[in-house]
Amino acid sequence: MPEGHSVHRLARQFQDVFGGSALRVSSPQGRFAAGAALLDGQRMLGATAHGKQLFLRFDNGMYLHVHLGLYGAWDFGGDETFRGASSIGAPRRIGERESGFEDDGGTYSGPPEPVGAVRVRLVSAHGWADLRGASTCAAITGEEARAARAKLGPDPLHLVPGDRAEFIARLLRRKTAVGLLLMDQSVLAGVGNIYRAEVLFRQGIDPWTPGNALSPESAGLLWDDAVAAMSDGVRDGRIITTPAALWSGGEGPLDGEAHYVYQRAGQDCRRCGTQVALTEIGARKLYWCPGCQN
DNA sequence: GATTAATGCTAAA
DNA sequence: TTAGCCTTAATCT
Repeated sequence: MPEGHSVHRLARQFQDVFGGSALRVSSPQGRFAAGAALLDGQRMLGATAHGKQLFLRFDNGMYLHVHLGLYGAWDFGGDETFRGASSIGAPRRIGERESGFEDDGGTYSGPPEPVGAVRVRLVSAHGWADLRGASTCAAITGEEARAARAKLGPDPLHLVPGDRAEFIARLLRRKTAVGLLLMDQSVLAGVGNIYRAEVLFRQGIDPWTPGNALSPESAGLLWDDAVAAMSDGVRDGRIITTPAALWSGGEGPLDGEAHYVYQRAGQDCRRCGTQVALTEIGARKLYWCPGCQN
């Protein structure tokens, strides 16, 4: 599942392959037929991510608003201008899928027959993108897009002056556990279950600490580390929070080496040897090291 | 072939 | 706080 870094990569990719192009918009699965009709034939002018939400802006002022949710994914294919466009989203993949670009030997002749439940298909003269499994997929107005973004907190992947202070303020005025607050998209947009666990570990913060018990300094460092970790994620196309010194692979971490605590319940903490703990809060699994985080 | 879990969120209870 | 949504890959029988 995509956390914010994946959606930012998607926005960049949409800009690269479709920016300025007129698109045929359809819904092979049928569930988005009415919305597709509102966008069909328009040029896609811009692609923006805010947290986990993706906004594609079209010529007529409408936006395609997509939230991948827990299982959504985009697949891309096309001619040489789509080379390097990887599929993004979908759970339990190690990073983004490498086979997204379907090389047909330089004779691209249109998109393939839709496979499975394709909610939206975008097609330009040079390639295509298929969306499936998204929890939100809607054609909305600019006003609605602004309203959707207004509900979100600051995004660590937007370098906006004041966002750091805004995050600190939003964190410190709540007595909810910081482990829950980091998943609250109105507090911090784009962090999901992996970054939640990993950034709290790296900062040595107990997930059960109430937001209003944190110091402004540690809240600021939490923001800074989210910026660092998620920027790495945008660069790598996968979430790696451990340093190279801990990897046995030459170019990157092997499976199971990319995280400090996420999905490592019962294993020894890489730093102090304490068994990594696991519980559920808010119907999501929370991993942490009771030795390092207190 | 059936079951389960998954980087998420909403709305109802 | 729980049920529901939505899809796929991995893990079972």
